[in-house]
Amino acid sequence: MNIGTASRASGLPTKTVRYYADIGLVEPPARTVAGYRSYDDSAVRKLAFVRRAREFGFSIDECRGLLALYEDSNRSSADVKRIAEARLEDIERKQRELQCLHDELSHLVSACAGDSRPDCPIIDRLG
Amino acid sequence: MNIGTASRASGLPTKTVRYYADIGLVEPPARTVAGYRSYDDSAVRKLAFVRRAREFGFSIDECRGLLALYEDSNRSSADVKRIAEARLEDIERKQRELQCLHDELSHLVSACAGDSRPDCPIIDRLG
DNA sequence: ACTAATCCTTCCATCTACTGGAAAGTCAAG
DNA sequence: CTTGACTTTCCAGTAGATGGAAGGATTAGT
Repeated sequence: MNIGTASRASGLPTKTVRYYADIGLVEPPARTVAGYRSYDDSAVRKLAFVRRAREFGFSIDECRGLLALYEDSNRSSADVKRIAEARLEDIERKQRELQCLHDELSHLVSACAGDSRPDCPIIDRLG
Repeated sequence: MNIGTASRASGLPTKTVRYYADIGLVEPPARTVAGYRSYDDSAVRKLAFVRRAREFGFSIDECRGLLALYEDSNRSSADVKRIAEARLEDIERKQRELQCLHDELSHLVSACAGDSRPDCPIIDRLG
């Protein structure tokens, strides 16, 4: 299967599929005589796996680890859980940061008259 | 004042101060004969303003707009409020996304035994 | 006056995770 | 046999810095 077909089957843009091949994340199992990347079902499954992992916000490096575990039938679920927990902590940290930002910024926005006068608590807070 | 002093006074790394000068965000008002960037209090205030705006998550382009308003004593607070409200919507959108991710991922993590066996709902969900 | 330490300069490379585009080769259909 | 869709590689660019090298400037101490 050529890259376009693999792209549609995996839900990733061709550019991204090619990029993943370049960085050695998901390599096509073969090339045609003309040099076309040739994907099989297994490779497409890996691509889709990576797509979903990326949607969960896992980094490319984490995807590499998860993919290795996905491929390893002797994996221990503890290894997977560790990666997911680290990601969950990232998410929670980011959530706390955003909450702080949100609270402070929404406070400023509601305190700002939003009229034609120059007085502005938002600018005051930043300046 | 040299870049190192301006850096300490503004709370930004020298690399970043130089970078902001390069991209024309906050330019030093002068150069010494030796070519050293020379900052004054006003420039330092702008640097610190940008630092705080960046901490709020405003993009460099938004900072450019905010800085122009900061400098403009004839601004209308409505202009500032508009930028801040757009940023607030970004934050809220991001919060919703993160909440979805968090819910699903924490659900998977708690469903994963985390032992030496290969069975793993996290991998199952991605595969 | 000399020297070492610290500061400053520019330029180039690197990071993440792609994305866009150009020039050129390949393949299937009509 | 040509047209159009597909593919290839390579280069450049995105945001927002950050790291480092090579070399000039300045300052403190002797």
